Amino acid sequence: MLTVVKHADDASCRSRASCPVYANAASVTKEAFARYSECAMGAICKRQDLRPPEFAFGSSVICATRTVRHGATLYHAGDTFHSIYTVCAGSFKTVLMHRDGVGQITGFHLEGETLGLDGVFAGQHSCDAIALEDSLVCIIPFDLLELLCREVKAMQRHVHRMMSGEIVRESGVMMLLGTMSAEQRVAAFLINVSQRLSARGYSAAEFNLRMTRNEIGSYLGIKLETVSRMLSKLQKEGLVDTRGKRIRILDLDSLTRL
Amino acid sequence: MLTVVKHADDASCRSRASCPVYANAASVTKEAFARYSECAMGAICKRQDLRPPEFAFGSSVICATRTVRHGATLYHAGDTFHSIYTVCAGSFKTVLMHRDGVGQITGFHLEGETLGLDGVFAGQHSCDAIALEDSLVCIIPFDLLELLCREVKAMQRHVHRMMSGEIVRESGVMMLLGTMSAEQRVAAFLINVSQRLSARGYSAAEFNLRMTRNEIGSYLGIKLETVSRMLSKLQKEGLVDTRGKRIRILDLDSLTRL
DNA sequence: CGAGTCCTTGATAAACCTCAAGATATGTGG
DNA sequence: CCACATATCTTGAGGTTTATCAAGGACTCG
Repeated sequence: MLTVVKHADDASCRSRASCPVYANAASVTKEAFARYSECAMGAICKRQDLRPPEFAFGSSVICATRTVRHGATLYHAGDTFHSIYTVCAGSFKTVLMHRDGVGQITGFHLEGETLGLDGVFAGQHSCDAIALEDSLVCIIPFDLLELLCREVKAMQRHVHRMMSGEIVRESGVMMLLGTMSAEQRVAAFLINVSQRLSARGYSAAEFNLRMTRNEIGSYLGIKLETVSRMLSKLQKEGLVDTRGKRIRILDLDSLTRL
Repeated sequence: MLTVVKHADDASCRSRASCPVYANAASVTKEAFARYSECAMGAICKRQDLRPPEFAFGSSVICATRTVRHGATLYHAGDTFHSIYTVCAGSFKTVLMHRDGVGQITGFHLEGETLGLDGVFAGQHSCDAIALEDSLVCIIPFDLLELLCREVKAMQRHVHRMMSGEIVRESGVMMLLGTMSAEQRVAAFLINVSQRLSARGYSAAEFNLRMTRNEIGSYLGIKLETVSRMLSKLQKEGLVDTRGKRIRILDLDSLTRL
């Protein structure tokens, strides 16, 4: 019936070594390659049930990638919306600017997670996406994704669940911001990061935060000094061990019960 | 090609008077009928470009309605997800419960607005939806909507924009909760309600709030006493005129500049 | 190793919450 | 329709949490 992509070729999405963009990303490790298998959108490339013969996608379309250096923006608020992105390696923050320049970090996006769905609504992005470290993203043209969703029911479900998941995630943050004390916010943040990292195969108990105290505070609706104080408090109580950006969770149960 | 609904019949979605559910809703006025034309999902029924002959939907499927009495729940957290809803008349709050019973209102849903999209992610609703007054909703089975989205590109866009819009809306609330003072929150809330009501043809300057101070406070992340104090403050400053739940906006510019 | 950024900690101030009491609004049964 | 019961709203006084301001220490990266 319909052919989704005209210039289908033999290049699998996995053969990323041939991607010139990737070759230039000195700071992106080979491990990132392996972990790409966990990418939220990896399903497009690799799930056999989503890739019958008539949907042989060219890597040049679906699997285009882009490197973003630490501090550089993936997209700005106001940029015309074309694509969503999944983080293959590295991490991002999304920042919503108020007038007068006071901004709020609305989310952190770790490996395998998606960003950019805010742009669907108005046809332009509503926030800035900035890399917290040298990063690599997979570029997914949204037109193409929509086309695919019309053809493949499982893909439609995937995309709908992804969007709904973002809605649920944000509801959780609203709860955090609306009802929790500073100590609870910091604890919840650490637990959340821990869970997301462990879902990607990293240690749940020990990890490096890529964001500053200031950025954590912006996300949690508190000041950086308060973040620092609460981390010290949690340390004194023996629930975590912090050494700058290095975090070790010592007592997850107590942390959760806060 | 595909027929979306088997039992298509001649009954238009507009002929709701024949709907037995509606007939029982004594508290729903005839004006609500007229305003249904503005319903977010009215597009399914009425837009001609979305309703070529092969998509003649039976009102029994798409246009099923349900009345919900003041204080009753449309759905509970944990309920299996089947449908999303648009508010034909009345209004709702969505409440996300924390452990220990402390909840947070994550949104108010006025006439013409949609709720329930949170359920797509996990296949069950993540929050309670409770009517703020006797209300009428249009029930949209999500399976059917997805089917329709696979057939009609414009409908797919509509649904995607709706979901993305919810993401953007929640980002805005996160900003409010994360960066604004109590006075700014109350002002922003009034402006927001005003805009949404005026988009439905109601007065932007004068309206009745259907929610209590407590509910407003829960949504804004402050206590009911603080809401009351800030309303009094705005009144003293001559920006609004409040008389219980009756609100009159006197100086929108100053309110916005806060 | 030196400049800049980031982090920690303390003292003080401001914003908001808690508790309390009275006022107003809303609903209900007689 | 009134009187009562209940829920909601307003306002005040005092307490708690977090922000602000400030200074010194630690980390990072050329």
